[in-house]
Amino acid sequence: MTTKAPIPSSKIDHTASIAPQVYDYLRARIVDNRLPPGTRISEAPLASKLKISRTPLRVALQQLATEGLITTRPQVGNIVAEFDSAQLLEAVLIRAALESAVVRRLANAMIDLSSLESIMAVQERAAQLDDYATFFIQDEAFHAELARLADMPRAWKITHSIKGHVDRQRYTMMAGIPKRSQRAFEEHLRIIKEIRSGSPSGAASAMRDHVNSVLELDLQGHGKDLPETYGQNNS
Amino acid sequence: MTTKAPIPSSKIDHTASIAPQVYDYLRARIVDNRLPPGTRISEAPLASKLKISRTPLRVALQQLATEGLITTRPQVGNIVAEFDSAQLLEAVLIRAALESAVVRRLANAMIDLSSLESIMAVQERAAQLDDYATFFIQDEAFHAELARLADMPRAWKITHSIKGHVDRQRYTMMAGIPKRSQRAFEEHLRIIKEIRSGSPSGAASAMRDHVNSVLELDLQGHGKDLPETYGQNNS
DNA sequence: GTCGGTATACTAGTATACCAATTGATAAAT
DNA sequence: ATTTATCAATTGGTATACTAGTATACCGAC
Repeated sequence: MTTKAPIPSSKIDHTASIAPQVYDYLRARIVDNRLPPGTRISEAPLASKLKISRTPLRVALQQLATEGLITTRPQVGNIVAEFDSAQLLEAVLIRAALESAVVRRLANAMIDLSSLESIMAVQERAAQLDDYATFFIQDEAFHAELARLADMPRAWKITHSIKGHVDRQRYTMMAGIPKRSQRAFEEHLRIIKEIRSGSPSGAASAMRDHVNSVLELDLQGHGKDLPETYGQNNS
Repeated sequence: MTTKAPIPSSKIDHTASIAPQVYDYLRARIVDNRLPPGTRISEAPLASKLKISRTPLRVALQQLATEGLITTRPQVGNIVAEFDSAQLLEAVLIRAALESAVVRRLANAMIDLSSLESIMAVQERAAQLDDYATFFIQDEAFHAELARLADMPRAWKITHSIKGHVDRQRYTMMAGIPKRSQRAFEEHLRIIKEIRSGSPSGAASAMRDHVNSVLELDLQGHGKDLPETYGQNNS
C-alpha cells in the first residue's frame, strides 16, 4: 500500500452495474452490524446519498428482502431484520443440508481437491495469527470452491444468500473468542480428509459439525457500536 | 360452475400488488411450456399487453432470473432458459437435501401430522382418477405443509423457487404416464409413516426416493405445443 | 386521564417519459 | 464472399409524479 487508495467520490462505480454494488454495500453493513436490527432504510434518502436513482436501489433491497436480511413493509419502509434464534437455527439447518450434499457428492465422485490448497495455505497462516478477518474471507472462498468443484453453483448461491444470517451472528460473536479460526481451520482439514478418503457420510458429518459450530456461540451480547441510519434522522 | 367465470379484462388485478401476480403469470406459462425454452420476453411489449408499467414487470423478471427460469442478458433480452439436465440434477439434489432435512426434523420432534389428512384425502381421490392436474396442486400443498409443520418457512421458499425446473420437466413428461400420481401418493404415505414411526433416517430416505423419482423420466420429448411469444413477433 | 377523531408527514408501489450503452441483424461497400 | 457501416431493438438507469397505506402527534370531548 504505497499509493493512496482511490478516493471514492460516492462509493458507487457508475461504469459498472449499480444494483449489485448497492447490494454488497448494504449486505456488508447489515452483517457487520453498522446497520443494526431495526434500522430503517428509506429508498429516497439513501438513493440521494449514494447519488443513484431509486430503481437499482430497489433491486438491491428486493434481494436483501428475499434473503431475509431486511423486511419490506409497503408504505412503511425497509427495516433491518431483528436477530431471531429460530431463523438462525433454520439457516444453519439449511446450510448444513446443502453443504453436506455438496461434500457427499465430492466424496462419491472422488473429485480432485488440489485447487483448495492455496486457500488452505492462507487459512493456516490466518489461523496461526488469529486473524479472523482474513480467515472470514478465506472461509467463504473455501466453501465456494467446494460447491464449484461439485458442480453445484446453485447450491452455493443459496448457501451464500442464507449465510447472511449466520455471518451476522458470527460477526457479533467472534470478537473475544480466541483460537476460533484455528478450530475452523482444523474442521476444514477434517472435511477435506473425509472427502479424500471417499467417505460420503463421513464428509457430510464433518460438514454438519462445522456448520453447526456457530450455534455453540452465546446468543447474547449483540453488538451495539456504530449505528448508522438512512432516513429522516441521519443523512 | 353455474355462473360464468369473471372475464379478466387484463388478467391483472390492479387493486392488489402487481409484481407477484406477474411472477405467477409468467412462472405458470414457463413451467407448462406455453413459453418454451428460448422464448424472448421483452419488457415493453409485455408490459403494454398486460397494461402495466415496466416497473413491477421487472421485479417479476428479476425473481424468475434468480430462480434460473429465465436468463437476462443486458441489451439483448430475457430468454426462457433451455432444458439443462445438469441443472435439473442439481435442482433435485438440492430439493432432496432440503426436504430430507424437513422430514428428519419432523420425525425427530414427533410432530403431529393430522393437518395433512385433508390434503391426503384429496390426493387419494385424484390418484384414483389419475387426475394429474389436481394431484399436482395437492402435491405442492403436501410439501408446503410439511415445511410449515417443521417450522422451516425459508426451506420451503427455497424449495419452491428451485422446484420450477423440476416442475417444468415433470410437466412435459407427465402426459402419457399412467398411474404416476398413484405412485406419488404411495410415496407420500410412506413418508408420513416413517415420520410417525419416529425414524428420521427412514423419513429422509423416503423423501429422497420421492424427490429423485422425477429423474427416472426420460429426458426426451420436450413438449412442443402452444408456443407463445412476447416481443416483436407476437403481441 | 382516556378515548376517538383529525391533520400531517412519510413511505413503498406504480406509472410515465426519457436517455445511454450495447447488441444483433441488415445493408452496403469492397 | 467478406468486411464495414448503419440501424433498430433492448435492458439498465435516471427523473419525476402520483397513489394509497401507515405512523404519529395533537386536539377535543367526556
